[in-house]
Amino acid sequence: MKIDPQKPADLSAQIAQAIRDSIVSGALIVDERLPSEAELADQFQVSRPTVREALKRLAAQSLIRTQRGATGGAFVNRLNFEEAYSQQITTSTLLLSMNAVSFDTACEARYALERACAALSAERRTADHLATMRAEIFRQAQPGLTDEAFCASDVAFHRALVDGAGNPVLSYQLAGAVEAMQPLMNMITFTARSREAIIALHTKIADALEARDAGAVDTTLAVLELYTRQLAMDVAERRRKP
Amino acid sequence: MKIDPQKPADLSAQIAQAIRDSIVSGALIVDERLPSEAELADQFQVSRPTVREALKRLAAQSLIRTQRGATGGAFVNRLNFEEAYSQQITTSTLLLSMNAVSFDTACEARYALERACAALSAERRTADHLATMRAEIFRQAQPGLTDEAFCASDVAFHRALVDGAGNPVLSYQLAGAVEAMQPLMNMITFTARSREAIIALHTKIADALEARDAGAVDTTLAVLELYTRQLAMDVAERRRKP
DNA sequence: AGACTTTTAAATGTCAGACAAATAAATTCT
DNA sequence: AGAATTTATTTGTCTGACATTTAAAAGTCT
Repeated sequence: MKIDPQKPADLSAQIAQAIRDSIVSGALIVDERLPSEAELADQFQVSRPTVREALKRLAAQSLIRTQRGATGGAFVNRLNFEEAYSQQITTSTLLLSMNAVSFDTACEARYALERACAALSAERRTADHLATMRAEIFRQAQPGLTDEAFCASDVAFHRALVDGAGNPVLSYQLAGAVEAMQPLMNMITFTARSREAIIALHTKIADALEARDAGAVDTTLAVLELYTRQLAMDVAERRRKP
Repeated sequence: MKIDPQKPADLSAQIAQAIRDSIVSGALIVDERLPSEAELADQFQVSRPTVREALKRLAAQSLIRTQRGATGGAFVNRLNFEEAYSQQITTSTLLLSMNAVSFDTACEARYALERACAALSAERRTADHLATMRAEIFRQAQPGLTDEAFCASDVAFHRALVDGAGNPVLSYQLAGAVEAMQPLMNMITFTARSREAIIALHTKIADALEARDAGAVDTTLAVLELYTRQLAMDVAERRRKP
């Protein structure tokens, strides 16, 4: 692990990259303890604050964790799905909001990905997944539910569908896509009639999953996608000429 | 923006979270300049090194960028797809390697997601995408290609397929899934015969895309998935009892 | 001897102050 | 007016110090 003090990049960034490379390449393994900050400072020929800035960069990516005390130090962190989820959601959310991705584009992506799970979910969903979906449908039917709460329940419903596929990698990849959509979804105002239509489609999806009818799930998801995009278009239309 | 010095968490982590929240909530907008490090230190009642550690955490997530000089400082960064790609790939790669996700699970997820793009890609792929795919197929047929290079070309081929869908959100979400698979794929040794079979399937996919035949693309991807998983299973088998 | 308490050492967390380097604006000189 | 110089601001880095946490070692009492 070497750094070049002449490079334009910050020393702390270079050090972070060097350590990151060691982790990704496997030279540093999970739960292995890094040298102490003082030792790292010696190795890289920089001061301790510079080393610390580098370590904080890695900590921000959940690549390391630190412990204080006698046997403390920085340890290579076993990245778990939970941490990866939340990071991906933050990134995806900002990516969508900052780049002004159209609702239509995001919606298309989301349903394309979700339909990818349909067949697997129809095959493998457990009673638990079904129960969660029914519960969310029930919640969505409650009168007086805010649009935000309705959207949140919508996300939970679709999350259960995805989890039903029983593939953690799929769940991980889709968590970002589905949850990052929520802020965009929240811009839609759901009338009583549109909620009714969505709930009906959700019910149809749950029924199809219960019957393990992959084709019906896919078809209904397609209808739901079309309906959602139409809804968003109407809202946009109404906003343009009120 | 407030922090609680009594909390168990590091001050720099709290400060980073406070600023992160401001960015995600929209209180700080893109390209807006944050107060100088000295001002932030004053505001949060901490020292400058502590503020700097917080800023480095945010920089590691590409949420801010810094400039030196008179009009320099930390600015809210417009997260672009490029940066988001590379971060997601790092995270996904580590997630797969550290949690010992089985090749089968990862493979299933990858092809499920890829098939989600098939229909859109058949409809929208440009001549450019097709050209890229043909070029990669040509490369894959070169004799003397290392397994690593073959896999890299495989990734590039599938990347072109995904990009063909013309949906940046889809491309972004799938970049992680596809590229993170590469280290796992590299563990497979491709015989001349298996390469030939894969190339034949790639050609069939390119042909189907050229003919805008979504059904054929989907079917062939399914075959390719099965073949790949079988290949991996054979390798695992051979390794168990050599 | 064994269990409890105290001490110690090592590590991270935080602070203060200083200087270097980069950069744009203000000033000065031609 | 235009070019060169100075100046002020800001981040990047260093030094040295102290606080806090933690586990192990040492000591003490029963």
